[in-house]
Amino acid sequence: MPAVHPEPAVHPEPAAPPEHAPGRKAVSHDRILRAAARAIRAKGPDGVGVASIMQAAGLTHGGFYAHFRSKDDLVAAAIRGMFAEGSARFARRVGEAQGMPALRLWIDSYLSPAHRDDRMRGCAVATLSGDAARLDRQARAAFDAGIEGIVARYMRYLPKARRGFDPRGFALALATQLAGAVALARAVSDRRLSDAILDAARRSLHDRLDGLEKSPR
Amino acid sequence: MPAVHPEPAVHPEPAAPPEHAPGRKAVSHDRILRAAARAIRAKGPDGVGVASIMQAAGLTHGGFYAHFRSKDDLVAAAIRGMFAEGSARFARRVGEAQGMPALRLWIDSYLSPAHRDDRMRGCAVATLSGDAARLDRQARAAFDAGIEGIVARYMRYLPKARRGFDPRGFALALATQLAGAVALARAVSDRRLSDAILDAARRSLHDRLDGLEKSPR
DNA sequence: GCACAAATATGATGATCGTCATATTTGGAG
DNA sequence: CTCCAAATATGACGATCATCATATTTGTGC
Repeated sequence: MPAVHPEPAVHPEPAAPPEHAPGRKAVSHDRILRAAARAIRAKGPDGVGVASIMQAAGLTHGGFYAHFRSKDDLVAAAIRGMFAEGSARFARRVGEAQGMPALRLWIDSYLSPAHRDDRMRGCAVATLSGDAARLDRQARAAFDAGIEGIVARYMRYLPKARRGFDPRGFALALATQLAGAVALARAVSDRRLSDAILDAARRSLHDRLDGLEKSPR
Repeated sequence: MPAVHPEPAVHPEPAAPPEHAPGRKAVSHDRILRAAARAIRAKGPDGVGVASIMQAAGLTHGGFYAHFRSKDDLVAAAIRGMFAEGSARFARRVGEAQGMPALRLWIDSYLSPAHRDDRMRGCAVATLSGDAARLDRQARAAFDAGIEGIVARYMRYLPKARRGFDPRGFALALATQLAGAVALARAVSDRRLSDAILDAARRSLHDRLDGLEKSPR
């Protein structure tokens, strides 16, 4: 019976190094990043402090600067993480669907009350576009890259370019309509108005896809 | 020579009461409100302090609470003021135009680089939707009222409701597309990308108005 | 001119902010 | 079992935050 190691240590977690072990830093780094991504979306970059993020990550505030050079650094890294999450979420939501039906699935998911009500895990564009304009170069560059990624993703599900149809422009308009609707649906306090905003954007986008399918003109 | 009063005191300013006169408080109130509206749009509600707002208004920090009960109160009042400004700006921009041509004028103005680059005086929806979701009841109620005003305004320039056309839904989708595009155009740092976002939204909206004019379906 | 009250200024409260220097804990090598 | 270095904790820094109590300025009625 050569079962020397009682548990393969692969089942629940990827074998996190113990408390002060040399490899543990990467784990802590990741925990900080994830805590920051949640807190920043919930309270805004200016609304959350380094100390509270560290506490949410299960650490104390002092060790922060062993992981990040500054809070601005953390914010930029967290934004990059949010866009990566968004990419994964898109893939999960559309699954095997192809072409515009895939976009329709995504639109309905994005403009759902569930997405509106879950600011901590939602799309970075809807949640942080307003703040990003006031952040530093680094964070805005993360936004640039994130937007380009989203646009490239949408374009893979759109018809090819032809006379009178610009896939990149369509993808950009789609992204801004989605994010704008969710942002505004969160800004208002009247539930009926908020639902109406989501509904209006959803219908508008489906109409535009209808038009594309009928005659890409 | 009965010219007793050397200057009618009507020319430059509406006769502001002097420094500590009984009527001066209203003038100061207004100055604080205007300074706040600018600073809040520039730096965000969390990025600006009471002291700096008071300094921008030409006062010192201590007297603030003779004018507002709290900073949250000021923010809500400033938001109401921004929406009022926006209403006036709309009227100025569209002038005598009627119907959808008026909306086209507004769309081009809203999605101009000039509006994108002037955060301090631009539309509250594009600038503060993200922050509003994290503000208190009062401020969000101001957003509700502001949005309803905008929607009502847009609806006056849209065709009447008929089968397959919902003016309110169209107005809501228009508002979210406009605000989302400007917010995102401000968030990115690449100028070309930012311009492309504005252009894409502009073309998309004009296309939708084209569709409405051709057959309101 | 004098006194009163309106309006604003001065100054301080405790809390929280980002940042850093230093101490402590702790796993692993010898 | 000891020692080292990696990782994190403790504690403090000056600055700024919203808020308030109190003092001072200043126009106006008498």
